Formats: sequence, structure tokens, C-alpha cells
Amino acid sequence: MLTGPFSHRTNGNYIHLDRSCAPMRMSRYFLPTLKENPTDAQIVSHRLMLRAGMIKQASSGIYSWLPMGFKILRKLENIVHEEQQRAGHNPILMPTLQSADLWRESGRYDDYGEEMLRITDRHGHDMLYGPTNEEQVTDIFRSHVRSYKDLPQTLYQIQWKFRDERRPRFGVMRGREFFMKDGYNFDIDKDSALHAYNRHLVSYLRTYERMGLKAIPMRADSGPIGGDDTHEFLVLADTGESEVFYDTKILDLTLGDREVDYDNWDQCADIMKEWTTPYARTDETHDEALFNEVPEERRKVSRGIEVGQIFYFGTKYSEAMGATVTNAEGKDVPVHMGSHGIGVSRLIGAIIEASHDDKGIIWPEGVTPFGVGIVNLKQGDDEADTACEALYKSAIALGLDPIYDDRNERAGGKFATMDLIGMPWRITVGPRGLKNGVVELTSRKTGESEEMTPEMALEKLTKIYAGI
RNA sequence: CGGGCUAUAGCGCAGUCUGGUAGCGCGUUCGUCUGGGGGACGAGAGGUCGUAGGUUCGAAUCCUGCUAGCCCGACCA
Repeated sequence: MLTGPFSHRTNGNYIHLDRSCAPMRMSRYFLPTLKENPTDAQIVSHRLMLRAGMIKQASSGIYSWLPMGFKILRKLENIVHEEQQRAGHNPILMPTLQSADLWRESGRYDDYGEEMLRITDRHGHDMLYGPTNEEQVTDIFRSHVRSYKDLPQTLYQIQWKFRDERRPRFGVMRGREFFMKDGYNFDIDKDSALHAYNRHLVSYLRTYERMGLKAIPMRADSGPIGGDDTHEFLVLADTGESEVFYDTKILDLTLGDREVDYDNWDQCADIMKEWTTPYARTDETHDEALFNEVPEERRKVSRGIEVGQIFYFGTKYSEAMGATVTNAEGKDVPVHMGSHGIGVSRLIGAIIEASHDDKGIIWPEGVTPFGVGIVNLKQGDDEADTACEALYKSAIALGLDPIYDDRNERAGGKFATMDLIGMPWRITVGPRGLKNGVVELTSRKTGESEEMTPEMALEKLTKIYAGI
């Protein structure tokens, strides 16, 4: 029952990955916050992740995830799982270490270059730490699927990847080891594969929206494949690595609560059209003449963080690796494929870049590690302690996933910590209010406080989270 | 991979130019006072100065090699 405020979203296929999601007393929580900015961290999300005790750098571009960082990572992972499964995609888990032989089949073992971390095992076999998984998933597919009747099919995983970047930077935004959802569709022909492409676009829009992010699909560089068959999802932020050009009209679009039938080709195509009609491109594909057709007051140039990408690449891997099915005419044909990625660990950085102030992080309610922070202003005072304990227990029972600051700290320190770690809501309990039977409910975003009874505060929070 | 920079206490820094046995702030421990936005006072713990070698009576400081990390650029979820 206590799976957190978002359990109502779960469907039959929901995978429980939320063992790290548990309410917590601050006195027992491993939350090593820092008052000062570490020098190595240059951008705000990296600084705040270190200051909020979410991560610890292990080596360049490689991080350990401490309890709160880990909890958010799991939360994002859950959202991605839920939305993928809602779209009818199958979760799998492939190993991080792959055999070089598969990559020799596709020809990418030699093409990939220095970014691929190559390892030799004790038998002298060439292995690699996977930077992506087209070969591995194609091998799984070809081993088991023979008939067009088993199509369409989409397999995805959320797994660690490694790319030996020349220059890791910006904390988890551009690490060498990163946590990523990668999905692969297998279809009988191009039309069906393009529906898979549209279906992914819709599921991604929904995923980002749940995370409180405005991620804009932008036509991206399709490389050697050509055509319109790849889009990147960009979150606008000054610290973004890509320059982006867009029609501000696209910012008004939301998917909202509309019912989506992921098997409905027309509906997915319509949504795809809705989001890709307003001009939105990265510098890779930017077309100045086309951009100038947008009314001047709606033309905007800024920077963005890439948090996902979808591709259609046809039969590139299926032909190279012999992934064929028998079609209705009894003929063996290579399957049409696409791949789709969401940078889960990078998303945490992107969310912070998009949502913070000078006091710290401001978590959107959809991803916050805890639903509410309870601050006891006078630890050790019988009345305050009793009220806080009761509030904490009620909040747990309501699935609000609270964090209770029961440390023997001064009020200022407790407030500063709650602000730094980004609790979207705070309930402040002190002797002054308790005399009148009230506590204070404060919004992190607006800073506005309201006095009310503890019951009313919990009721209000329950309503807020029910709408997420 | 080209260019720049850094390495001294858990974190942020000073000391290096001009060699003489290591200091400040935050944090941390103990005590007292305090108690609605990182409080005050007092007492303490904590560093063989990234690493290996060299010069010297003596090296955090001068010289050489190595390692690690950060920033700008080119490349990428």
C-alpha cells in the first residue's frame, strides 16, 4: 500500500523498483550536505547535487549515488518503466559487458573508436562495456523470432552504459558511466516502424511531462540514414550544450490527461504532427530561411540539454546480423528497426538546471524524493515531538513519503537543509503554532506559508499529489 | 585530442615568488548559554602539504618525471 504518492498510476505491468523509496527520519538518513560549493563543480546542477549529498564522484565522469540521489534515480526509472509499459513495450535487462564478436558482425567494433571501453578477459576474448545495445538486442531477436506474425515487437531496458568520453564534465550531465533507457522496435515494414517511432515520441512526451519537464522534440541530424527520421528531446536551460532555435508556440503544447491509444496509428501520427509542426531544431539541422518564416516575436534562440532521442534506421542491423522473419508470402525479409533512448541519470541534472533557486533544488512533485519535509522547530519539547511523530506517522499512512527532520538542530539549519534538498512542501511544527493547534504548510516554489491544522495540511498535500 | 589551470585537514582557502619544521573559515567532538532562517562563548580532535626522485645542513616552498582532477575548444545520451 505504501508505494508512495504515485502508486495510483501503476498498471498491471508495473515493476516494483521502489525499495529505496521509504519515509525517513533525518537523524538516521545518510545525507552529507555541504554548506560550501565544491570547486570542481562548475554548473549549478552539479554543485547542488554535491551540496545536497546526492552523489560522490568516484573518478572522472563516474559517480556513486548516495541515498537521496539513488532514490530520485529510482523514481525516474519507475516513471520511465510505467510509461514504456503503458505503450506496450517489453522490459528486459541485458548485460553491461558484451562480446566483441557481435560488434564485429555489425562492423561497429572497428567503427566505434576510442569511446568504447574495450576489455580482455582471462581467456583472451575481446569484450566491451556496452555504450549501446543494438547488436545485443538484435541477437536476442534473431534467436527467437521467425515469423511476421510475432511482429511488431519492442524491447527496452534501463541499464548502465559506458562511453569513454574524451572530456567528461558537468557532473552526471556528461558522465562516462550513465544510466539510460534504450529501446528497440522490430517491425515488418517501414510504415509499421514509423508508427513505432511515433508511439515512442508520444510515450516520451508523456514521460517528460510527468517529470515536470518541458522537453521539446527537435529535428536532429540523422547522420548517414537521411530523411526526417530522428528527433532529439531538448530541455531548455542556459547551461545546455546545444544551441536551439524554436517557435515559442511549441511551449504551449501539453499532452495533459488526454487518452492515448498507443496502437492507434492515426492518433500517434496526429500527436507527432502536432509537436513537430512548429519550428524547433538544433544547430545541427537549423535552417535560417525556414526559421525566418516564423513571426519574429515567436522566434527564439536559446540553449538546451538533450535528454532523449528517437531513431528509425530501417534494416541496417537486421541485414548485417541476419535478423529476418518470414513474411505473409513465405519470403524471408530483414526487419525494420529503430532505437530510442532516454538519459535517466542525465535527467536529474536537467531537472535541477530547470528547477532551482539560490537556496537549492526545487523538485517537481512528480519526481521529488520525499513528498513532504516535516520540520520540528523544538526537538526535545514534549508537545512538539509528539505532534511531529503523529504527523509523520499519518503522512506515511497516506503514502506521502515524508522526511522528518528530527535532528537537534536550530530552526535556521533545518529550513536551509529542506530548501537545499528541494522539498516541494514543508510542514513546520513549533510550540508557537501548536498553542493554537496549527502547523505551517510552506511551498518551496512560491515561499508562501499557510497556517492550518495538521489534518488540513495532510489533506491538502494528499490532494496535490493525487493530481500528479 | 589541442590549449589553459589545479593538487596543503571532511569542504572552501592562505602559505610557495624570497627554503627554516603548517595556518584560517566552515564542518566535526565536548561543555555552557541559546532556540521560528545555517546563533554565541569556551575547550579539543583532525594534515608526514597528490606521488616518485633530485638539489640543500634543512623542501609545502626550488628542479625533473609521473598520476589525478577541473575549465575552454573539437566530439557525444
